[in-house]
Amino acid sequence: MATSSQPVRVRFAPSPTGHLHLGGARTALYDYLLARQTGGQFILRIEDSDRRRFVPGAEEEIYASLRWLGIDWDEGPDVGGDYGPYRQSERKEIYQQYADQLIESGHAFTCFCTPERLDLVRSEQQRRKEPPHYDGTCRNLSADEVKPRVAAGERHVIRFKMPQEGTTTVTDLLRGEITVENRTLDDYILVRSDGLALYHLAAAVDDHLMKITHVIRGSEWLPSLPLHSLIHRTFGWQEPVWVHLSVFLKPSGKGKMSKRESAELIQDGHSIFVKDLEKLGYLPEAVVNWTALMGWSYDDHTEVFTLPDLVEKFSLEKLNPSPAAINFTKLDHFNGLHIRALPLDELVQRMKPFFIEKGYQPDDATLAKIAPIVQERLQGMDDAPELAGFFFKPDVQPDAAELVIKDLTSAESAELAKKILAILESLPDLKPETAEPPMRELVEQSGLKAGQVFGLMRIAITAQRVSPPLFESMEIIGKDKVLARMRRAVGLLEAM
RNA sequence: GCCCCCAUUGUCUAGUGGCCCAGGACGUGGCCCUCUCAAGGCCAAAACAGGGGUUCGAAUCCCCUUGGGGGCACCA
Repeated sequence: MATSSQPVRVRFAPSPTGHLHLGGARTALYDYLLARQTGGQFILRIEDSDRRRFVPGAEEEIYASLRWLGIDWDEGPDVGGDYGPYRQSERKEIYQQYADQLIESGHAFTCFCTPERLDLVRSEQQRRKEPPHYDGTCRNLSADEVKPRVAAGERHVIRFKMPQEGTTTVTDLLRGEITVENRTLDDYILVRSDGLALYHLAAAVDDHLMKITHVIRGSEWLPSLPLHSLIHRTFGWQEPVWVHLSVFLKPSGKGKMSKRESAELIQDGHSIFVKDLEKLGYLPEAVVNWTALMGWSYDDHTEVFTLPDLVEKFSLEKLNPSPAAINFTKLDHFNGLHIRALPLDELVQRMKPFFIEKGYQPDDATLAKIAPIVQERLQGMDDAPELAGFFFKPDVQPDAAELVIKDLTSAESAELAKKILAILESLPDLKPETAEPPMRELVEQSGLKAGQVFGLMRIAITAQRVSPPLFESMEIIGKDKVLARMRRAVGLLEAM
């Protein structure tokens, strides 16, 4: 594994403009895995050079989402590091210095064109069905022309002087060599009129200064890769290894996730935002396992991985460049798998907030008894209150009609309930091994089916059609409450 | 419109010229187990986008077509 044997320095560079989504989470995960695997460093860099798009709290939410997934970083705005500052808004002077250097070497130029004029140029080009691009008005202004205008405070930007002939070939680890005609490239703006560098320059400078060895990012950056590569080359810097990950498509496989579809997903109990996933009942272990496998595989049959497994087994070579449709059904499957793999005491602690959220007051002792009988029945942690909330209710309110058992009249059901009650009353305790044999005997004698007898008990005792196993549940609830609930059922049936 | 990327069952994928009349997983259908629901076990249906090459031989290499995706901002 040539690409992962040397310690890497990788960075995840989100802009604080919104929630961390699944695509970002996967990129961060791969960064983290590679850093941990090679004994390198994972750097978090906040790309907030556009102040207008800044969303208060977004940065903190990104931290929280990453930590929830189990991803930590070695350098970043919050933890510091030797290559800071780690927020681009705090690095303005650094970028300016490199921009000046490009101007001096003739690889960039000062441009005084107004946005209004450029809009006009662009729409004119589009009308002629030409690709929109800068028309080169300021490209060859001499230093003598530029200096006085800048000194006079005229608004200007700095543009990269793109070669107008020849081709540029860049290597992406997953796709090999990518060659583009330079004439299809533009004189991109490097520094805005407010003096702040745009992403293209800022990222290149930061990646160089921070000694980034591998740039792992979404494939939406592929079209600007030649520019980024050219910036590195122009400065004479060694390029990082470029790795452009496939994009995530919406579940139908048709197009990227839109805002409207994200809202619909939430209705369905799904979300592409990491911050929503915990409340929706997902385990971070499941989310990590699932996202790791979207665009990466280990072999032809292994697919259950913990984070440490992934640190050991991840490899860039097994990355898949084709777009992947998000499949939440598979996330549900992984969630069930990881819930079942949880140690019981861990399951207890993770279930607790979900009961509290629904207004229950769960105690650890009861939770510990419930854990083993609900574990294999949970698809999401949020299913716990619905399945096992009755354990924390002082009383339950079964619907009388529900107590009437299939193929029996209400009178016959009442009769059966009385027999059940009598047997339960006669028992010394309600351990499954104590209670189940006499109830099975009752089934035999009555000529009814086990489902009929146990079904009546289930409704009477839990007020649910679906519950954890009956006898285990009865023992946890306790004999007094069980008897009280059976008596009430008898009363309800007799009153019908 | 222009540029770039991608292309194996509904979905995620294995597959780097013969081991493939294509393997695993989710989902779907059926059966078994069963006090409900799950979990578990077994079985089944389901794919190499199309067309040209190259080769003794192609899912694998090349070309074209088609389809899908991304990008064309003083956003990242």
